[in-house]
Amino acid sequence: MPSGYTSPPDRHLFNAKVWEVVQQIPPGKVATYGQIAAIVMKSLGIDDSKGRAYGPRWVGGSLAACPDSIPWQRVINSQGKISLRGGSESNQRSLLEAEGIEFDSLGRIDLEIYRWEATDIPW
DNA sequence: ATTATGACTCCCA
DNA sequence: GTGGGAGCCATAA
Repeated sequence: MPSGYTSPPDRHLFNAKVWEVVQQIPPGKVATYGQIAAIVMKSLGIDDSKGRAYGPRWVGGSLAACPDSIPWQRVINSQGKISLRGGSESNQRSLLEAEGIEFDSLGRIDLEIYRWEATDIPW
């Protein structure tokens, strides 16, 4: 059950694509929900005419149901912050710190330094 | 049937 | 730099 708005045209396919992309993020790097959404939607030919109303939330929904093999912790919001509901129920921050990613005093990751650039991937 | 609730981002004050 | 509102609808209760 997607925690977000609407569902993609093909939820199963969308999930698979999200996980495929997330799996490409190397340790020590992070990507934003919007970034993943843009890649996946473009790849699947989904028109994002409604602005960014859907995509990022769909990604969140996909990550909520992802297998353990997916490094979901490397996906954060556009502010460089972790956006889990409960927050304390997750060890996302610990996982990222274990990869060498540093958080500032406000609990944010510096995207200028750690953002993953998907330039080498032929989507 | 109706209500509450989202793993978000953008834009403007 | 921060903060609030809009966009927008599938599920669960």
